[in-house]
Amino acid sequence: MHDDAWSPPPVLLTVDLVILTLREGRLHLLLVERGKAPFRGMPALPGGFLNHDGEEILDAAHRELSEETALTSGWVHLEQLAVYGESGRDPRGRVISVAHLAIAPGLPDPVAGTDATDAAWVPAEDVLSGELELAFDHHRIATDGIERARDKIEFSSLATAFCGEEFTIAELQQVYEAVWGTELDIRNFYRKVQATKGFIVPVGTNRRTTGGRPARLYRAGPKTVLFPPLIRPAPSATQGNTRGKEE
Amino acid sequence: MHDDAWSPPPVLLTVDLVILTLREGRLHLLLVERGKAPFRGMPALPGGFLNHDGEEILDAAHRELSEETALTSGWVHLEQLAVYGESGRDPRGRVISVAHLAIAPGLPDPVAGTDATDAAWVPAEDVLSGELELAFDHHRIATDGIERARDKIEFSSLATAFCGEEFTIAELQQVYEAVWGTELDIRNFYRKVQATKGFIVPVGTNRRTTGGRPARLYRAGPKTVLFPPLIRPAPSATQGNTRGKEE
DNA sequence: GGAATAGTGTCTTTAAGACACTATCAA
DNA sequence: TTGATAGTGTCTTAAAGACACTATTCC
Repeated sequence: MHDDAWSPPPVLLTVDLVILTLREGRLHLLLVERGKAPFRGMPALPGGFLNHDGEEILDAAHRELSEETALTSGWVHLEQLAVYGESGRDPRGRVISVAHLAIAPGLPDPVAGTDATDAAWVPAEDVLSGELELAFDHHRIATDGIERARDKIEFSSLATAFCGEEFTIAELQQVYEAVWGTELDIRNFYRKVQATKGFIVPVGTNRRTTGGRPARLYRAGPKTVLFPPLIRPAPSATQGNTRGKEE
Repeated sequence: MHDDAWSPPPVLLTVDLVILTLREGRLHLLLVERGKAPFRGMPALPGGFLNHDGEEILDAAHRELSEETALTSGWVHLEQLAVYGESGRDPRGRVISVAHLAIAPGLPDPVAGTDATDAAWVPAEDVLSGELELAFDHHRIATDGIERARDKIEFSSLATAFCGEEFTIAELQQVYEAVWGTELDIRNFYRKVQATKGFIVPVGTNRRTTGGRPARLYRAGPKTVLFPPLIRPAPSATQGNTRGKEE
């Protein structure tokens, strides 16, 4: 099929990050302003090339994450999202991006990183709506990352990654509401999360009193797969049972 | 951070395929015997390097798929699975594999492809059990692919990809039973798939009579997301509610 | 006592799980 | 009529959805 002189074409690998957090009860996404060509001056996902030939992809993702957020990686969830490798996606040549999804509790304001002249938290809605144009195919990547988070908190304990080490049930509910963009019934939510043994465990103490009854504190329990799941409500705009996309 | 002379380290990209099908009511996986070093003579997933610099990753996956299965790609489901890029995974250097999951209806016996001296359908169980040793990190990739299929047929109409264009409900049930490795109650299964409007649609005609009552034929409907989902039964070996992995 | 926030209880409805019989065809 | 396969109906149980009140704290 190939003659003997054939050798596989080399490509360049980047790691890009969809970093999600909650700020003021809304889902936010970390974007940087690109400091170099291509797309100089345009908002983009944090990320960059592998540092050296032996660097592991996941290590590179952690490195980029701490460069942008000055975050001790301890409390951050980080997982691979997907690969984006269309040949036209980067004008510098064949650049393959391994996108990652990171989820962290409310974070300090970001610090400018290596390739970024500026970094900022942006409401996810601004990206989803297309209002904010992103460099490369980062709009698509960000959308996929948010969608992954929306799906995953249904069946896993991932939502707790948006909270600090200790949190109240009301805070956890806010996570679901912000990520899904829906409102949930408080009473049903309490019933659900408490019925799922091992999802959250009470810590014993109560939260600082902000004027009302103090809230019980919980932390993430050992269970990472939720069964039965917390089902995401169908978007209420349309009628009846709207689950089930058409092809 | 880097001096001006720094440039990103190039890597090589391969595409590997977890190709699943049903044969004699059991889940099978296509493996090739490696014809070259490294791991010469050892079973491996079908796959190979990008052909040329401009080749799209998904196109490369389709190309490898048809090289190994002589399959018109029309009736095959093909999706990206994950990236495997640990620095030690390939002795030839830094080789990143973009793994794909392919699902196809009962296929003709495979033809030997470019890099393969031999290709064969192997029961998935032989791979999962670790009985069969695979080249590179292909055991891990195959396991992840099978797990993806097991998860995905719960919430999507993916199971129909294992069937031909027209199939009976009993055949669809066999898909679920083979992929999950469980038995399902016929009556509840009929109720579920028929209650989920748009999952399967009757074709009108009946299947060739093999001696009993002819079965109604169906084809895949327009709905790709199943709600409510077909829940995978908990493995019966252990007690009670065994859903929910511990960390 | 009033304002503020936390936490719960019940009824209805939907769907899962368990279980056994009837229907249609060919020989 | 028998053998073979296809197809269904009912009761019980689990969990989702809707809905409004009680509890604890601070002032």
